[in-house]
Amino acid sequence: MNPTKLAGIDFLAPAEVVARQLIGVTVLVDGVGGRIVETEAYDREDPASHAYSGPTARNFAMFGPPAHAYVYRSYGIHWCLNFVCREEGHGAGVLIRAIEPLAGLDIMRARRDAEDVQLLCSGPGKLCQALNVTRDFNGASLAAPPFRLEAAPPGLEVIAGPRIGISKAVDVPWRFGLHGSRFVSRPFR
DNA sequence: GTCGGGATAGACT
DNA sequence: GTCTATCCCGACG
Repeated sequence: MNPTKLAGIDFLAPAEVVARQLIGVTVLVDGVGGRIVETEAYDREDPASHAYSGPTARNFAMFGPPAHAYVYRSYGIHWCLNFVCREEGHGAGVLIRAIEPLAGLDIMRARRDAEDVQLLCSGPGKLCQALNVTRDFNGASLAAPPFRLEAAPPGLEVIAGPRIGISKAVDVPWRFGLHGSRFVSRPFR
């Protein structure tokens, strides 16, 4: 079994479509996690994307099957979690940037060494630390344990803006967030 | 083999 | 707002 549809989302769709639809989806890793409130889309023909110059040892998971994880090291310190989309071999993904913590709060507090719920998962590196996501998850299916995805409730208001921390294609509005959420990494404007 | 830069976070002025 | 720790890998050669 290798489903491309999870939590009501078709992961064969373009990254910017999947990124928008992921807002409000609940993601759990070993039962710990919460509701996605911020994402960014990265496509193959996108100078800001790791996939831009083709498959490499680092990004090969991005060219693997959709609805799988792509995990990479950032700045030598943090891990970042992406969901692969489009057909296998295309090389597109969605960076999960922030989560509203809902399940396993005490576990996340211990892993993050932080009390404030707003500081647990409000950034791509933070949420990986809180959910214990590391290189071990690179290429893993999102349809199988320890991952679990639950569909978003209907009618959420999603807002878009430019992506964060990149030096190319800085004006492409492929950052998406849940309107009014206090759990995003940085406010939208 | 070497070099340079990065989809960050946290501490600090 | 600025500074920077610190690791992996991609681009060269």
